[in-house]
Amino acid sequence: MATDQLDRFDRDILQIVQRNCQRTADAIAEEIGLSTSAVQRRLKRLREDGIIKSEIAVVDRKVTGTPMVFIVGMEIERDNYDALAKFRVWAEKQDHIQQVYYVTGAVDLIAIVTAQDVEHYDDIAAAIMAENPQIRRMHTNVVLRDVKLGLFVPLAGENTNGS
Amino acid sequence: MATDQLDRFDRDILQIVQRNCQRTADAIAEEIGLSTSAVQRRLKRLREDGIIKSEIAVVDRKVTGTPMVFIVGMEIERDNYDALAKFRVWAEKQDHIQQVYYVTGAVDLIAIVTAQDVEHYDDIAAAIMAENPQIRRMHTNVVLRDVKLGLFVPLAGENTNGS
DNA sequence: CATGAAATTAACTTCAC
DNA sequence: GTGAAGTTAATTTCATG
Repeated sequence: MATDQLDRFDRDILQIVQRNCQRTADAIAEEIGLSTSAVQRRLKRLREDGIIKSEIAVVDRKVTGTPMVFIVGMEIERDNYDALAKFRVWAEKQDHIQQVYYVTGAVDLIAIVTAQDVEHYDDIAAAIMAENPQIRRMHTNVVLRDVKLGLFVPLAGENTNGS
Repeated sequence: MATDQLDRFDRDILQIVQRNCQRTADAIAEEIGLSTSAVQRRLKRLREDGIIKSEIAVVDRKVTGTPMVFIVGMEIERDNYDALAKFRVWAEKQDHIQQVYYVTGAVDLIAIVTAQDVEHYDDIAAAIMAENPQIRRMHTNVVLRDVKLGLFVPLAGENTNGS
């Protein structure tokens, strides 16, 4: 509720915590010209309203034993009406499936998948096919390098570029 | 610097903060069976060593005025040796470019781009081409729905599936 | 109805063991 | 690594515009 009445301060706060959600309310308050308690109240509301969906640590893949990433295009059976819903429920539980987008174009789904090595990816791909018969074909790109990583969303009307 | 000697406790901590980095050290300590101060010391080291690269708020795109997402495949001039480095530097400053991966396959780069609407995306795509002559062609998929979003990385050897 | 100062509560940091 | 003491930050309360 009250989701689309973000004022200048809310937008400023979102810009800051999208880059670093460990900034203290005190530091944010000083930066945007508001009191500490006002910032805390707004942060609480932004969380409760789901505008801030989650606050997460971004971990360096290189040290996790799961260094590889694959970007996978998938074609699904269009006549299977709830294929997408089924896949969503299943994918949500698979920690190796990091992101999934339903798209227009040559493929229907694009997934970002992490794996320990190519053999491990082969196992994951086989599991995806086995668990989701509505998926007809998969087309895999191997990620050689992360050029940019993040989930930052600009706020329309703000100067969003990094300080 | 001690990047690949993560013990069981470090891995447990990373699993938790990847899902919620606002959990208190106290709560984490109780969950994994360690003292509060030990958890805080480990968290500090994980941050300093860059194993935790950042801690970020994930914001709901629907309320930001930038609701659309596009997944863009790009072909680059292979004989332009530092095309990738140039693009990286440029893309890092563009808030609408959320993620970029250098990949094998039919395209060389895959980017995830946010935009206010299709006209706005057209402007962004034109800017990408204009600013990066090393990009020869772009192939765009429009995201109709986020099926799964995140940057979670499983830790090999852990039972990583959500509690 | 939102703000900001003061007071309370809780978290984090430091240190001796 | 642990637990207590000291420090800092987050939260709640409340008077104010």
